[in-house]
Amino acid sequence: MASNPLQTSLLRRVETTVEDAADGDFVQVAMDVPVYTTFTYRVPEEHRDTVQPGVRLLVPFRGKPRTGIALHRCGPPEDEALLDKIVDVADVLDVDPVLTADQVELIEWAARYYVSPIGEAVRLAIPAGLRVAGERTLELADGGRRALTAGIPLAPLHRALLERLEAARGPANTDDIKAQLRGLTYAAIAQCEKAGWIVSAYIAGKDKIKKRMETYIALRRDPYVDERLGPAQEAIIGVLQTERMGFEWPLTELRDLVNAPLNVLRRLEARGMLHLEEREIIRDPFMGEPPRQPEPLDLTPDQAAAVGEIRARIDEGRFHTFLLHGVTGSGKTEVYIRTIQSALELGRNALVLLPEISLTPQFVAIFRGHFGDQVAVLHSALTPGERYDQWRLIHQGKVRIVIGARSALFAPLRDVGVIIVDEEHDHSFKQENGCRYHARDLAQVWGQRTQAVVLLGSATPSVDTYHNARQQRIGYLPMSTRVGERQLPEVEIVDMRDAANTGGAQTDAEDTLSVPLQAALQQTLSQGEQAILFLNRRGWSPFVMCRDCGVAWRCPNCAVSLTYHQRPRALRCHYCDHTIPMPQTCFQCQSEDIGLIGTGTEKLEQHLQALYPEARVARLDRDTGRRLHDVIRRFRNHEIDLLLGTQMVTKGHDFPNVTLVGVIMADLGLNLPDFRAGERTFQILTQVAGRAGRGEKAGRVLIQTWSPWHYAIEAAREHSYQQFVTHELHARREMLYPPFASLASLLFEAEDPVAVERAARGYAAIGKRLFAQDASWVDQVSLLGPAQAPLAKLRGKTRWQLLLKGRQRAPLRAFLTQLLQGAGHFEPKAAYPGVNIIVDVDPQSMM
DNA sequence: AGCACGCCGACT
DNA sequence: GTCGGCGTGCTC
Repeated sequence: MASNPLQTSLLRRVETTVEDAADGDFVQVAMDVPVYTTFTYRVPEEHRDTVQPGVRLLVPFRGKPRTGIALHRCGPPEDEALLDKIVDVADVLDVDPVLTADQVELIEWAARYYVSPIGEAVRLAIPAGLRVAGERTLELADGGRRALTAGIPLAPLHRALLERLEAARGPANTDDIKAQLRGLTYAAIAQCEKAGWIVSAYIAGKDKIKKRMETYIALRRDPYVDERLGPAQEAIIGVLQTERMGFEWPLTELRDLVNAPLNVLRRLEARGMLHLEEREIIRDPFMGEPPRQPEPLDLTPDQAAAVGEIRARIDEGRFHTFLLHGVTGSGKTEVYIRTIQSALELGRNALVLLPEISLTPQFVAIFRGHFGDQVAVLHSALTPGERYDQWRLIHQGKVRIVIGARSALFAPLRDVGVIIVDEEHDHSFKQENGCRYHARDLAQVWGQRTQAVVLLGSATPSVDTYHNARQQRIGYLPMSTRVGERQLPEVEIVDMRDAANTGGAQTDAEDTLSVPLQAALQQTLSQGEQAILFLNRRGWSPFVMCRDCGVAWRCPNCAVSLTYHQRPRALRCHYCDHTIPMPQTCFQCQSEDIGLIGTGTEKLEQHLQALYPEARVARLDRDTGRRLHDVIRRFRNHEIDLLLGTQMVTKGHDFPNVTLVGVIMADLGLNLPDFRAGERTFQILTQVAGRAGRGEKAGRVLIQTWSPWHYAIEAAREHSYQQFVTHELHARREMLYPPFASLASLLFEAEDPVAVERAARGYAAIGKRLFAQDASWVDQVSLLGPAQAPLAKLRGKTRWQLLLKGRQRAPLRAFLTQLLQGAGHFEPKAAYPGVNIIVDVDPQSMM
């Protein structure tokens, strides 16, 4: 064991002193631990050429070998005590860095801006398969076996490694091999892997991600007439002869037809009859959706103008951001495709970010129709193996277009010439845990660094982005007409306060569907057309109450009421999933009269099916589970007439036969304690309305509401983004909210309510002290709270909140930094042990 | 995050 | 007498 290089290096303390250490003799390393600091190691002479930004390093950390990411070379630290602790980098794990130097900069920027531990930010960019080298196994590949037998000249160290692995006859632990082979480095291992001689796998806890390999078998010659073959050999040759000479059979397919043990195949190969080759196969990440063949089409004048302006900027090859503001159905996707083509023609690559990509495999299919195998995808629905494969395709430069959810921004794509953020207003671009970055905002930081054109597309731009366009900080490209001269659907408001609309009905099942909406549904169905109904509330009833004593069932872990679900029959918390069986009697007064109050999608589904027994009804929400894509596909094929659901039905789908959209309760989002409530409502109403009339026939939209006077609803009726944004910007300016102010939120949570409140008050006190020390803060920053968070309890944890607000971003950030430093936030020892403190810069949700 | 060091209850 | 509970402190 003493010969293990790592063990040796652990013993080797740095003897260099500050005086004779040169700049660059040390390296800052990001470790996967939740601390804000980087760790410094000395770079031994033999690695001076290979330690560069973005390579993985093996370093002694808490007495054990751990992987870290090299950020920057640096000189010796000022602190003598620290210098005493510094040890050598044990080994360099990569020849090609896993992150480009630019990516390292982006990650550091994000960690600093969003006040996140550097390791949290790094982990955004590195797939699980590369993250941990706690244990790594090596195995001889066919290429290596051939290199040995063919007598290819090999470096002695490489030859020794291959021979060791051959002797091992299977996967061998890397550390064991290194202990046996003096002088073997990870760099040498990486070279052998690159040459295809060996394959490696990382074991990170229970996860084990490997390349998927397949052996291909080709017939090189037919057996000679007098050649003797065993029965197994004969059977194999017989099957292989059914295809032309040289056809490469995947072993798994061959084995479907004939028993083909590997040693029999090997013997035939040795006799020159077969050729065996082991190659990697890429796991298919496209959910079985085939590429959609592009149809030639003419651009609308709006599209042509947008494409022209974008192309001019791409030709310049400099950073520039555009807002592509196109109404629903205006053909933004076509503009994206032309934009990407322009970038590719100049030899540059393209990044496409979209929300909830797993819901829209069709979008990817369109891009694959245009760009074929040059497309990679990255999103959360990929299995770790698929993600690993896609990541490597990008890293090796084998694809030129990456389509993905927000995390795809960190894809290792080189020379990005264009970054497209589709549905830029969507809130899923904001990460709500760990490093809380906003992919749309970071896309602009990335575009600046890579000199790319950033294209933000939406029918309902976020108020912040629109404001930037109006201030001419970014370009503005409007597209106000639909393709094919289609009209935007007519939107009607159904005032639910009016008894004529509800038919005077009393029970909530009845007044869920107004008289006008029922008439419209009847008409749509009888004409053989399709309808979408939107109700942003899962389950059967959102509220369960005893009709005798009035007590309501609440979640024991969260400050919310439980929702009754019919399937399975139970009460469930929509925040923590806590579930209890449907009670038979009241837990307080034993009454059996338990009321299910209000309507969710489950109840609406049943109600619709009862009203229209002939219609094929389907529901789309989070409870639809794995059948999701099936439901979408069947609706597209018109095997379903009526689709109802939550947010999911509003997202970017293109269903040409939908002529009616109904919104059941437009008011649901309006009264949330969030200054963006109006913006969200306008966006969601406009988006769902946009699902109507995308085909030949005109569309119609009915919005049921109790607040017909609300500006967000009025503007949605008029299809008037202008009307909405004028009102909204005015209100934001009055109330000093973004885009006229910057925000940062501090959330305190812990099981112990007393400790949480103490922490929140402690941080607030630091803030007040800052105001007292320097009066100039008072004009620049305001501190709201501490107060209980809108969700005062979640998953058993009490939550308190502090909100910082400032007219200008810079002083707000300065104040935030001082506040956090004053509270000892960055210290390794927590000032408020047990209390989790979440910093959210530019929060998108006030909950 | 892990993992070690550190002071107080039920066991051979 | 000890084995072990998880509270807090730190990782170059």
